[in-house]
Amino acid sequence: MLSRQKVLKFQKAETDQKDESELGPLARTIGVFLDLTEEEISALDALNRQKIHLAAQQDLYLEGDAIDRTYVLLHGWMCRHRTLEDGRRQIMSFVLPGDLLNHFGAYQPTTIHTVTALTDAVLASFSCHDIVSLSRAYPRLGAAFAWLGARKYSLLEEHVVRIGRRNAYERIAHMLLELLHCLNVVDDSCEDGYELPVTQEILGDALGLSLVHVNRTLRRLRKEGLIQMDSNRRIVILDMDALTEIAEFSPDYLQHRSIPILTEENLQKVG
Amino acid sequence: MLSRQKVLKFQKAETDQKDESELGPLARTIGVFLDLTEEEISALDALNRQKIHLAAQQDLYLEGDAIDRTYVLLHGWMCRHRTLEDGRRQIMSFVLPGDLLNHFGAYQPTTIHTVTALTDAVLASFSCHDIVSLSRAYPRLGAAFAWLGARKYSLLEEHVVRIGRRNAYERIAHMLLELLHCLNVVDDSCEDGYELPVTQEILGDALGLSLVHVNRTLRRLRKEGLIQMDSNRRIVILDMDALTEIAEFSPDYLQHRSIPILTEENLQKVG
DNA sequence: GGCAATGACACACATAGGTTAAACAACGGC
DNA sequence: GCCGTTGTTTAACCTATGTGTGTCATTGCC
Repeated sequence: MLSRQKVLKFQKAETDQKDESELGPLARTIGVFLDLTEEEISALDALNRQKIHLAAQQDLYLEGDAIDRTYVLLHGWMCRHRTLEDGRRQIMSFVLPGDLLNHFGAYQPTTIHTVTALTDAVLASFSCHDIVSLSRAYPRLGAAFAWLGARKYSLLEEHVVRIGRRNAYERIAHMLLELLHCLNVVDDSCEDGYELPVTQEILGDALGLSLVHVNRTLRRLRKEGLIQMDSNRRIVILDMDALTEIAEFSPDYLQHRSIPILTEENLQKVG
Repeated sequence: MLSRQKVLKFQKAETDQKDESELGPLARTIGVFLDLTEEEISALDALNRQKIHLAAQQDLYLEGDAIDRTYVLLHGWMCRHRTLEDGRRQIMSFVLPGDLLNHFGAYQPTTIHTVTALTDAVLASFSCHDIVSLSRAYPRLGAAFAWLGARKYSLLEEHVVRIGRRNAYERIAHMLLELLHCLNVVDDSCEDGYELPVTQEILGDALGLSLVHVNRTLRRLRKEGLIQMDSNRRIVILDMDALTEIAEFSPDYLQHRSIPILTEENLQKVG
């Protein structure tokens, strides 16, 4: 994982309970993987003017909405999901601070999923086309946006493997580890534990399992001394190695390293 | 679906058993959704020089390979997949003619899945960075590449819902319909049936099912008069409406319409 | 022609995970 | 303090799907 110090620094700037550090959230997230210039940072921060506050359970947009806005989650947790006619629901992904929503909005006339706040949430909102014009004006930012998209794609592919070919026990272990690794990038407070602000039903909807079976399986993980669940929905990983082994978790797909295209030689190639 | 005539025209150019029409495959695929200029077409065709021929079962690249090439499938079927240590395999997606492989390669140091030919296959290969430089030189092509990426993302999300929340019966129905709709874009010979060059085991690996259960479920679909399976692995949809209802299939996510960003007003906005 | 390999198909049986229901704890409103 | 609401936990039962095994048809090889 890249530049731990940098994350730490950003965190410190935030500890006084303000949602926004001096850096905007996008600049912060991208900044973990790429050293931004002053100019690039202020270009990103310009996206950060219009704020949205949502209460837990509220929807940001619905499946089928025609929207031309892209969002960055600043604070809280959300999820993207689709529901079948009979009520079966599938969560595509959890949305953590720093993540983009409707990233590809400029190319999609309507959304194909719903986005809902799991906790109280704060977002910044800007036009879909801002990403396109910003990318044109600042090629390195364009690469960063493309990289964010590629990373999301990898996450989704891993989700397919998780749901398609892992059993409940492995699925939950894998999901808990993925969330830990992702949170570690933006939030330094979780060395081996974190608050999972999610009911067991929601976890089931993400993993293609029923509430009851999630409960059964969490119980098993606890009984075997692999995890611990405090009150306040705090998850603590007690035996990281064993859990990683069970889940066959390898963090490569998270791409927590510097953005490849921005090495010296590639910048030359691209001109 | 857009410009049926255009697809027909391209098909005619191909019927003499040549893999390449006058238009390169990328220009052809993109051309279905966007009228390309002569200049754009020849820029795309420049990507089309280096050909690769693979026999069925051969791998194009393996999980973990560090490659800096992007590919277009010209002819045949392939699949992208990952295998767990104990042999359980999950296919992320089938790859049809016109699809890109390692689309985001410029942003990913190593691949996270394996790509294998299901039939004999022909591909064109070019540098990952060509997409970036081409996008910079031709903004409309940049939009087209981004649109292709967004579309792939939608397909993968639908795959998550399919595997996570549909049962075997619905899963297979849904997959068969998706393939029909996708093939219809590039190949006009399949009005309501197509050759599915795939064993039942492979279908199971795509849908998170066992071979035996795929077999059972196909039998049921046949017995109920919904589909027909000729020899030569040809699938015929006998009752499209019923199947669409069962699968709760709505083709919006396939985005078989013109590329949104390229409307007059958006082009102005983007400059 | 025989033989090995592959894939479709079928059956019996085992089990992971779904369903239903109910008790219980935590919390906020009043 | 009581009460409704929400989420967790557990138990009992059921079913969709996996596993193991075997047959049969087709194909290609020698």
